[in-house]
Amino acid sequence: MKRRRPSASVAKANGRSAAAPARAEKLDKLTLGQLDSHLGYFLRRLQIWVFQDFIQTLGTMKLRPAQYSVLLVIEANPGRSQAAIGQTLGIERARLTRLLHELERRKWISRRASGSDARSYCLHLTADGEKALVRIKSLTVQHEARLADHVGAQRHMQLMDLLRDFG
Amino acid sequence: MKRRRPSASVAKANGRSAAAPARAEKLDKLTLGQLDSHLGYFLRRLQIWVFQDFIQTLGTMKLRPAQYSVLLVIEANPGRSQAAIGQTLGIERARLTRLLHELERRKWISRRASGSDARSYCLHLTADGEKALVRIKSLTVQHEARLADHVGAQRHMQLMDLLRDFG
DNA sequence: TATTGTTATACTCTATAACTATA
DNA sequence: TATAGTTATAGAGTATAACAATA
Repeated sequence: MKRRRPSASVAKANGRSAAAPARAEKLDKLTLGQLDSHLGYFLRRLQIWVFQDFIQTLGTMKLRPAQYSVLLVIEANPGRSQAAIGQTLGIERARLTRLLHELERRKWISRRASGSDARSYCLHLTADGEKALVRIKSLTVQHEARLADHVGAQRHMQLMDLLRDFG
Repeated sequence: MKRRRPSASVAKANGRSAAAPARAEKLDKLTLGQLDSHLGYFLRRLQIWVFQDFIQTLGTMKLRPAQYSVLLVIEANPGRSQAAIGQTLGIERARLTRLLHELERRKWISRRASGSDARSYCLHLTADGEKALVRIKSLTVQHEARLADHVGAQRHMQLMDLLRDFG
């Protein structure tokens, strides 16, 4: 595979003084421009940090944030349907099916046929699932502590208060 | 394709009173359990709202949040390299290559060979790109206003103050 | 007709790795 | 050796649509 060069020809104006050393470019902090007027950008930036730390902290359990959220909601609402879980967490049906199959494969949840609606399943944690969740929670506590440390304990509290009221 | 039934057999215990009507299940709000002790979950929830509104608001321009952020950083830092842009926004090299090729295909940016380093390009907005950015910005202003309305003007301001200091 | 869950497809994003051209 | 950019692949997440079984 040949490296593709763009059609542009001029190789002169590079917008940097010839006196500046080349390696300065790497160290320079670029400005964000109008990006710093967007709350969404800052949310996104912190959220990426959170996911990366979560995935790293839960590395030994190989658990993704979405899987964790499903386990917690099943724990808090045993016996509910996939539709109810998905709606609560905003996870789309098709995606939830695959996610639950993975959790079932690992023997952490069970899916029993519902007595009242033959179309749906009742979701429960298994004994294995509850045991795993103990370990998982001890790791997520560490994660949350690192997050509080990252943003500062006070800011962590303020953000919790500000953000808790949305759904 | 046959619908696959799980091996579980018991169809009795569904954890819901037999007296309760079936459609109540859909209307019930499930509890989040310990999920409500995780700042990351609330960040994620609001961030999903932001992305969805952004993509919808920018629908006529077919512009994704990541593409928008790149346009703004190029505008604020004309002539810089892909490496510098990518590092500023935390976008990985390989991903940025494809993203920039798409922006170049739409004639919104130009990639000129650098005079000082033959390996790198200097990124600039084109005249078309600047024109498009005017329209784009008027849409993102609407988006930001909707976001402020969604979370409340005061909370919007507080969140901006709390989150702006991270990178 | 509508809903529950399944399968499939497509696109975005993230994470790697291998590669070229150059420093 | 290291860096800039390209290409490829794989997995996760998101958004659809079509389908079978049931309500």
